[in-house]
Amino acid sequence: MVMSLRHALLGLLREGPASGYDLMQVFKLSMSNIWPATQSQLYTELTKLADSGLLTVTPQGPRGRKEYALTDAGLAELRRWLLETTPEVHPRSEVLLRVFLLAALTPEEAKDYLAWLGERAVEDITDLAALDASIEWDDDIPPLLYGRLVLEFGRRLSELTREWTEWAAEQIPPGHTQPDPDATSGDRSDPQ
Amino acid sequence: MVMSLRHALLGLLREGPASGYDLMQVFKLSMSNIWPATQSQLYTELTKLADSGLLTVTPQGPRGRKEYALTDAGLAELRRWLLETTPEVHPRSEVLLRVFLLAALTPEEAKDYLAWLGERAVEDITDLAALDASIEWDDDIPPLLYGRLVLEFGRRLSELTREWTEWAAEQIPPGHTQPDPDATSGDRSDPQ
DNA sequence: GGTGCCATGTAATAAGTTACATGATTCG
DNA sequence: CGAATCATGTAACTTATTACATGGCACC
Repeated sequence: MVMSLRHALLGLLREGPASGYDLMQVFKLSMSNIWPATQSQLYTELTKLADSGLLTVTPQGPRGRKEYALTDAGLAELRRWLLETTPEVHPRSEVLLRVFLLAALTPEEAKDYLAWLGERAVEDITDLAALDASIEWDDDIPPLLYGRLVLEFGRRLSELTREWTEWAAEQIPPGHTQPDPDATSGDRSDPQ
Repeated sequence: MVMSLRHALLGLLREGPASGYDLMQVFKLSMSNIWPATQSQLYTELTKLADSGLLTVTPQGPRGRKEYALTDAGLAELRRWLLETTPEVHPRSEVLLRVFLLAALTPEEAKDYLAWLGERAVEDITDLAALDASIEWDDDIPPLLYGRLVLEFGRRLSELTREWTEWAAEQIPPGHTQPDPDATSGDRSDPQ
């Protein structure tokens, strides 16, 4: 089953009514790493959700603001999704796909990629620690408890990644079959 | 940058010409966990790739079979993608999204979910060990070397997941705020 | 001759991204 | 009055999934 954005929104609205804008902030701050969503997608989905009776709309706040609130049907759908459907356990990993295809590069270029990945993991560890420190955890508030569990997973995953990149780089011998040299070269400074 | 299927195909064809059917087997066997693709998507993409000159087609084998081969332009594009574009480091994780939303369930139901996840991780560990044993690793053949690195990442990730689910389940106190009981209940036996 | 695998394709739909487009309110 | 932020929406395009549709060849 796909279409999890719908259920993410239902879940967030369990904590109280909110506007599309409010929800977008939550997506930017706390969900961006596990379930990114664009503003466009979010507003579209909220409209659909309201149309199908899983949310109600409280129209016309200050500047066109609309507040959405969870209905009983919405909560039931959230629970149904959590209890009766199976998540996709192996998400696509572009990072690992690239490792798989690293044979198209020279060993040095491949090691550069792994080193870059390791650096990203270190940054993630720092970022997560900062996020951790910025939150007043209170396990008696269920959403916070589960948020803490997710964050800890992220921390462990980043540690794993850092360690793995170091190990992996050591596995690459210093000069395997040259990959049909082609002048394309560059540093990974996000040129999209 | 998205559209990695294109580059996955270019990468696989670096090892020699193959048909859509051949490539599909590879996707089923060795790529399904990191970059699943449907047969439909694959054939469509191969056609586009050939149209844009990144592959050549050798038409009409035995039963309508077409063999695709990498061109210089195709290899250059693969290298450009690997060297000059940045991968998406944080893929969507439906599994973690659900943990985030577990507050909508009872503590017992939440623990069930974590237990189920842990079991899946154990299965993954077994499956990966079997896959590992079934392959004749030879680090002198670059694609195999990198395949081994990816597999080891998977192994470590599954271990991490198993340990984390155990830890996480312990963090859940035995009776937090009841989640507006609604008769929906069920076991996660994949009812889609 | 029939089962199973080899082999390719298209159509409809869903989900996600990028870009565009607009306007209100608050605060300095 | 201008900048920042609040606030919502639509259109075009890309990517991925599901389902349908078809036929050849090999082997028993």
